[in-house]
Amino acid sequence: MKIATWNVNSIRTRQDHVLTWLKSQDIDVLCLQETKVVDESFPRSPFEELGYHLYISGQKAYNGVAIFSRQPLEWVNGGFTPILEPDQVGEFDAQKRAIAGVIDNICIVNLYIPNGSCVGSEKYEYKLEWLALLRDYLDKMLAQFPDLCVCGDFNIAPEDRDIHDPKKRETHIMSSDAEREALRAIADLGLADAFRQFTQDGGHYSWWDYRAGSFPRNRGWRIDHHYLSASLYKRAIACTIDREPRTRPKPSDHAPVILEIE
DNA sequence: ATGGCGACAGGATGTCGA
Repeated sequence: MKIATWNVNSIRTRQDHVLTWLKSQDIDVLCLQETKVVDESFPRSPFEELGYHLYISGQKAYNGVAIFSRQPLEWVNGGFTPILEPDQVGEFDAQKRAIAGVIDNICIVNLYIPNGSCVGSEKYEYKLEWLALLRDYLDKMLAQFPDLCVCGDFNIAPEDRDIHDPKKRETHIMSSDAEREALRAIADLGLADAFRQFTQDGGHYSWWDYRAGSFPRNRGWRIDHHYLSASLYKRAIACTIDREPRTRPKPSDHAPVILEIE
């Protein structure tokens, strides 16, 4: 089974990119982030005609997540509630950043983790609070679903080898100590980065800034991940970044990442 | 050292992204 994750930066703008890519691949489950559209306006039919079942949680202009699956999902839930109590979640489900579903006893959690803007900003504090809530949510999910795949746009580069230039990384969003520690606390629940099971060297990125020719110079960041519970980690046979869609005209700034499990 | 690009809402330009 192949489970892919892709921040498409608007599904309406990237509809043809995603269709072309799905036709060229053999993807069972595709997790999308930054769909940027309310559910009523999501372009469902072209993907349904390809044979996918769609599960979407969107909002106007910002954020938004979706799961496309060849097989129907057996259990679907958007946001942190009701896994976490409404009192604990508060307003954190207002931004549509999480959707989960189960297929073949594998629970797939699709995340669009907040960007955080600048280290020390209000949005940065929101990101850290969101990550703390995510930890509690995943703790409960792991108890319920031992075969857990947590994937999406994490907006965190876990290590210096995941950044083209780690200088000043401590003061840069996506690589500060507090962000990495929050991600480590999540991994410590029993989740591991699938990509690093297969590839040790640097230079592999999933996001490149639109500006300053970042992509042709390969000045990127690896911020899109699959974190797997122990049982699934053992079943992983490949995890690769497909740079091809990023080379096309008017691309998303992210490339898709594909996990294969047996 | 700095700025650079792109999508969205709405109808110019500000906000957000990473």
